[in-house]
Amino acid sequence: MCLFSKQEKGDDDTNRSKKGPWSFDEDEKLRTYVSQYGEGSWDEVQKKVGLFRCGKSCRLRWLNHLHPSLKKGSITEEEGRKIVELHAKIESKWSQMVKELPGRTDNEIKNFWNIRARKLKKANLPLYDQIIKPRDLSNQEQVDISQVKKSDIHGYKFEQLPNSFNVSITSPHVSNMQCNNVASTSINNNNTSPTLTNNSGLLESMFFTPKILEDSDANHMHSTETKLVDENGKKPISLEKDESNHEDLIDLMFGLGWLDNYIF
DNA sequence: AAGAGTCTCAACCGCGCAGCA
DNA sequence: TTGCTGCGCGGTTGAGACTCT
Repeated sequence: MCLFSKQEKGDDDTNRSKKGPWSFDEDEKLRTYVSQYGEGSWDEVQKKVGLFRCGKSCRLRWLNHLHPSLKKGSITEEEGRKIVELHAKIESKWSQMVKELPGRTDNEIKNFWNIRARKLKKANLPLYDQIIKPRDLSNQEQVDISQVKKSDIHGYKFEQLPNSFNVSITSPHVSNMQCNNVASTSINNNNTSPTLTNNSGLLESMFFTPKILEDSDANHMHSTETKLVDENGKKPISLEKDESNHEDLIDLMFGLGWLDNYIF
């Protein structure tokens, strides 16, 4: 156990198993132990190299921080995707997930998932989002919606297009993803042919599921505010449109070729 | 500028299992 | 069979960093 033993209780700190953050010297002692005696027998560390940490703590420190095969840096997009897939299959079997994610620890995976789950819960979003991968928008300077074939839009009916329809994707910060630019688009239908323009931008990939978080007052221009959030729930993707189903937006974007695919 | 609130992640805790005497 | 020890797993905590107001 990692608790102070009864006979140690009341002794000065040097006789106890220390707790809290590890110092550089402690890390060095643990490295020395492993290089000389190998991994395992963690309770021997205190005797062999004079490191006043319990065996459990030593094992954890070695496996989670000092092991040479560990990857540095935060979870990548690909790894995040893998974790979501694995969680959908095996739930919180972190140690099994480690086998699929070499260089990552169960603790890292668990933290990633817990943070993600908390954000999604806060945003009232499902744990297993659609993963939507937009295409490179950089070459699409302007699109006239009226020129888009109806059949391309997967059931979207043009006559349902709201009078005012704005989509703005602002600073879609998604950690560990290559979002080099900001994609910003707007769709307007001011009793003329609806046009769609987008600023130059490249949004490589992102996770989001549209979710209506708040309905504004019905008298307030009959509008419903729908907030989209990135996978981290950090940067909202704002959407203001009439009360038509938000899924229309996804259909529309898909039909316009902005989205490559949906992955479930 | 500063205090409050939120987020992140390293570390801890309790439990269960396997091996052994 | 029982008790002990070492180890591994998954859940939780809390200090420090960061962001917001």
